Amino acid sequence: MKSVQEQLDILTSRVVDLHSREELEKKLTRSAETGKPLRIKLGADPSAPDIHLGHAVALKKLREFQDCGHTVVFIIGDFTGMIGDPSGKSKTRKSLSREEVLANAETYKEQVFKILDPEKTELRFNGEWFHPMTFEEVIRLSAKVTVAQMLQRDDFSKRFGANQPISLVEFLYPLVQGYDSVMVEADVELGGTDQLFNLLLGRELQKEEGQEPQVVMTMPLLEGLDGVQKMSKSLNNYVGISEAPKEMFGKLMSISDDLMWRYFSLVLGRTEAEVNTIRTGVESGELNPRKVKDELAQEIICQFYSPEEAKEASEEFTAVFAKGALPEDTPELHLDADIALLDLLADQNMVGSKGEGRRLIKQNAVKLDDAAIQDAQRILTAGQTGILKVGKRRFLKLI
RNA sequence: GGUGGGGUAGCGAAGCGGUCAAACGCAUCAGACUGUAAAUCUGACGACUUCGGUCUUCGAAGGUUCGAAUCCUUCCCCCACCA
Repeated sequence: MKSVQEQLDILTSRVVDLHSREELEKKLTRSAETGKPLRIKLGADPSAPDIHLGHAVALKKLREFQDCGHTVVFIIGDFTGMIGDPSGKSKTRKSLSREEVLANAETYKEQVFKILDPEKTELRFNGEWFHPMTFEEVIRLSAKVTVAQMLQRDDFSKRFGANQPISLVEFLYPLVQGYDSVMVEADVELGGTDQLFNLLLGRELQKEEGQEPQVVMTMPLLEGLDGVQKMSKSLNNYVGISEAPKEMFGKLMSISDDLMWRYFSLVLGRTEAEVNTIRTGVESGELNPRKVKDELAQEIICQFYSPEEAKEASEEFTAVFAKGALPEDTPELHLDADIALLDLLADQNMVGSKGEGRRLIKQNAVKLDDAAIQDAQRILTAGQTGILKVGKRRFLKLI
């Protein structure tokens, strides 16, 4: 068992907001005295079952809590997920059926327990307390917050100021989330920095209910592969934690050199000093940035897979992209009859349309055995063998 | 209920009778280059095509016109403001 001081040091590293250190210390001290673990809450929206490295930042922190002996309460927002998106504009947040929510919850578990310790995790669905709720209770809950309070939230006030729509349901979401904290009697709640307002509202509601307010901690938001916007599924700039090692490796290699440092710090939990050492090495030319990024990618993969698999991913990447070898899982096909190249490409989904195929041929992107094909009308004869390549990443082996 | 502003390709956003398959930005894809699926530069980016074109798109349906994303009518949807 770690001392309270040790716990504090570990648990507060990398956090952005902490409300408050004193309260956390008090809770940790009491927990140490009574032997009763703290309850650390994290909520998840069940509409996006792909957990990615951005989520992993907070999950890692939760794991640290578990390693200090505390209990994680992982809440799946099945209730909110079934209501769906407030504005109705976003297709990514359509309302989900009971079955979909349950299926997503399953995939959540699978992924989350790559990081969390299942023994120390309590999994809850918020439908448990929201489904039986009456409208009267909803109104009572809403009565606890004013519009002015809601408008304190940064994105609300910005949108309001810019005459942008804000749905009433959006106002309800923070309440829903805060009420979760009441129901599970959370001691600490974790979230991204964008969650600060919602987390703080949980404190208010707990106080109203006579509970000791939760400690609020926010973690930095990880930038996605584009290096600008936060990692999210809807922006398609994410690395999912259940993606194949090869995929992960490729995606991680595509981050910019500048972004690399963020990943060292947030995903691997490296200290600032450690990151600076590597960074200085690269800047002075002592370390090869490609190599450093390769190691970063491998190490991240190791968090979810074995070191051997990580190494394999790295080797294949080098082979395919640096030396032009074939990936291991290249699809194979035997031509039984003559076929127009364009038809083949379209049939095999190597191009989105024949028009695209024509364009790619024009751009010298289609190669048979490394020789660019110039003729868009090219007919491949039955039994033709060789490696058909479209761009750098699409392969077909003709056998 | 009233007033005003909108609905355009994956997204954002121009266009407001012909030269519009529709500017521009982002995203995406390709080529060159390289240290990589970084960066940079170049190009492409509705579908089909015998590369001459053909066809389907600008919320929906009708209409005016030689010609409509652009004008008219009706309808559907969204937003802000004032009540």
